[in-house]
Amino acid sequence: MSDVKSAASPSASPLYLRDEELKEGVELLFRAFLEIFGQREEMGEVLGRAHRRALYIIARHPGINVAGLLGILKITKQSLARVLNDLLAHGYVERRASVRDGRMRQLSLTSKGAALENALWEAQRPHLVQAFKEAGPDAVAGFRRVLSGLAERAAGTKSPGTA
Amino acid sequence: MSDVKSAASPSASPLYLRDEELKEGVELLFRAFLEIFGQREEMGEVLGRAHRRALYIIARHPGINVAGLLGILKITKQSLARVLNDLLAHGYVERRASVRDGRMRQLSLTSKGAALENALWEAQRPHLVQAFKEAGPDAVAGFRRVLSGLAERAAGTKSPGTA
DNA sequence: ATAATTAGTCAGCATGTCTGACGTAAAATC
DNA sequence: GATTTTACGTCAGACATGCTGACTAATTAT
Repeated sequence: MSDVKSAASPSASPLYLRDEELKEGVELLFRAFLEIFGQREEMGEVLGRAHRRALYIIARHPGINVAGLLGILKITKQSLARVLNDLLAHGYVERRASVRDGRMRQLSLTSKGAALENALWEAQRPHLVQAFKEAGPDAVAGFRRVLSGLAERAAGTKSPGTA
Repeated sequence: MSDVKSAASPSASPLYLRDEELKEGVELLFRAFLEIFGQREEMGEVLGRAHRRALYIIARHPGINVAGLLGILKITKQSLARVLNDLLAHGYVERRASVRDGRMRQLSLTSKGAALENALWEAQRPHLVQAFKEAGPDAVAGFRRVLSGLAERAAGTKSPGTA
């Protein structure tokens, strides 16, 4: 792991791996995140970011069960419960027992939920498209490569709650 | 998820701009963010993410005043106050009146604060370096281009209540 | 002297996260 | 059939982080 040492030494660290560049990358990641996820109540409803995120995941994985959802969201069961109950109460999400395994609850969007998800996505997409288009396909490919590397913390250094 | 309008048309949307790709990008951004910023108390102290972020900014902008810090962090004065007072109480940050303008408070890290900031960075850097190095300089350049585009949401695309 | 700027503070609220402890139902195992 | 494990639900309490509004205090600008 010590291929790169102090990041201040030019020989071991190409320009793009200097501390300054790395820190700028971190800053950029933070600010981009805020822009994309920091949106307050575009939903016109009482639903917040956590709800939106759950909605998203369910939309992309219809029939997902709670454990699967938890695995993706990486939050606790209790945290999810509140969010999920809100979504159920508002009629955005449907929950029914699996036929294969009666313990499992399969989650899917109602048509109302799908409409909401779509509306939210439509509101968000132009910004994404613009940024992606301006950067170009190659930049987007790089974006994905780097983020993938960052997201997959190799040795599972920690998951939420590991502290 | 049935009828999505524009992003499905091939002519107007190259592959990398399809909904699926865009949504994957969003997911990736979220997960990368969690890996980088979701760390709970690696600080061994009572300081959380907000503290860490302020520490970072002050480290990168020694002598910054409160207004400047607020401008970068984009939080309210009251939110910052809590964080800043914690950092001051723990002796990580120094605050002194400006000579030019006695109303301003210039913030900087104490040696203790600098040591902490450095330790935190050292702990984080290997992960960054690995991801960046594996992706390569071109990918990193793309990463930065895209994130910059995402971060700079041109102007008020949304004010609170953009339903 | 008065107004504007910069900072600090109090009080209260919303959201989202966490831990711990139980409860319930179904499946798997013995 | 009884026991254990799995998958989920829920109550209770806590912490961190953001927000608004309404002030005070010090300093500078007009």
